Amino acid sequence: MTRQPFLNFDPIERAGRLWEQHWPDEDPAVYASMRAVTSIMRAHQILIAELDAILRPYGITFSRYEALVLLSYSRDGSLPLSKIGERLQVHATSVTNVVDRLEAAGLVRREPNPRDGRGTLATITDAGREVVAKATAEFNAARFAMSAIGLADLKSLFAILRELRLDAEDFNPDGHGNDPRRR
Amino acid sequence: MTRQPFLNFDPIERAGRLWEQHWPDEDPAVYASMRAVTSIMRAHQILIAELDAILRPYGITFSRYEALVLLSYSRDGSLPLSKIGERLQVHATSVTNVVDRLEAAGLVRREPNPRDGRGTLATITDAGREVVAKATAEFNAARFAMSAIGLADLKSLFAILRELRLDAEDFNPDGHGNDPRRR
DNA sequence: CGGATGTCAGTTCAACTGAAATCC
DNA sequence: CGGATTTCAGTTGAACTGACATCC
Repeated sequence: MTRQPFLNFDPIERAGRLWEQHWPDEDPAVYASMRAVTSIMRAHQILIAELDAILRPYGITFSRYEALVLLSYSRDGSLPLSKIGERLQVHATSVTNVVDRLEAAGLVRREPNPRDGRGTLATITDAGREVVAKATAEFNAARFAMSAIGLADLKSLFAILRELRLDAEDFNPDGHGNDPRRR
Repeated sequence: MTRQPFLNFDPIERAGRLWEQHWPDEDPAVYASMRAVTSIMRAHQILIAELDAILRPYGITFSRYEALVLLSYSRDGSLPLSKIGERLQVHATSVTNVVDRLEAAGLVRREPNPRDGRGTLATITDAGREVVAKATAEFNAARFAMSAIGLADLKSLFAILRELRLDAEDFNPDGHGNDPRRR
């Protein structure tokens, strides 16, 4: 296991300062971007480790949890696989894989889509709903491993990263996002 | 490759509102945490895709680039593998693997550590330094794929995520104390 | 000796590519 | 027909575990 080594300085701040020394005269935004990107990478690593640890007793990963939650929120507890990929922004083959695992665990069921002969619906089972309820209670209690961050900063985080997602064309906010019906 | 579908609403904001409906009466920080965590996950996915695309012509991934940069900054262009793992906060076996790949690409050389018979040094080669210089020039020009975010927000991002890293015991920002920390 | 260092074998998981079958 | 939906086979990469030899 080898307990995580313990640094007495911030490795990202140090890397940022070395960056400024080695590539001087860049726009200050370059150095700030470097620190921000590295921080996001590390934050992702920390969060995945903590969230997956919470989910481990339920036998699912965070990706599978996200899919389960999406289904539990849907009108009939079922969605076409294509819709799942669209909402979670993951590849079609990844959706197939996620649903495979959830189905093997008895948390979802595959059904042919009655409204589209090409399509398949994933439907959440009672066992799936139970896992979502229990895991979500733990996530809420743990504040999604973000308890170190205050409310205002959490909102800032969301707002700032929203710019990044907009820039990457994740979505187009034109019709003020409350209307689900397709474009 | 099936162009990314284009939503006319923000999928994370929608998930946040559904969360509030299905689990009402939680602390507002819970909902803000859920939005923030999901945003970090998505931001990570976007950034990895863009940064790896920049690095692809050089035949390395972002993890390998980080190791190369670390070596290029070190006094003699070489570090013990253990030091690399400590700084980049990655597992020892991951370091072995990263150095394996960099060595196979001729960007790094392995040498026995003259000051520790157990240890191995990774030393960056001239080819490695060249790759770092070229890739870094592109990263700086692209502002690490963060050009959508302004300077003040980049600094906020770093500061806020620093709290998260501190909470996860990544490092102790003050002096030489090795105290066990809160939590 | 105990502990640190690095490697090896093997696993799990996410994400992708290319090809294909099916159906609108 | 072209295009959408899903699956399958296979690859890569990150991260981990457990075991091990070596050396301080």
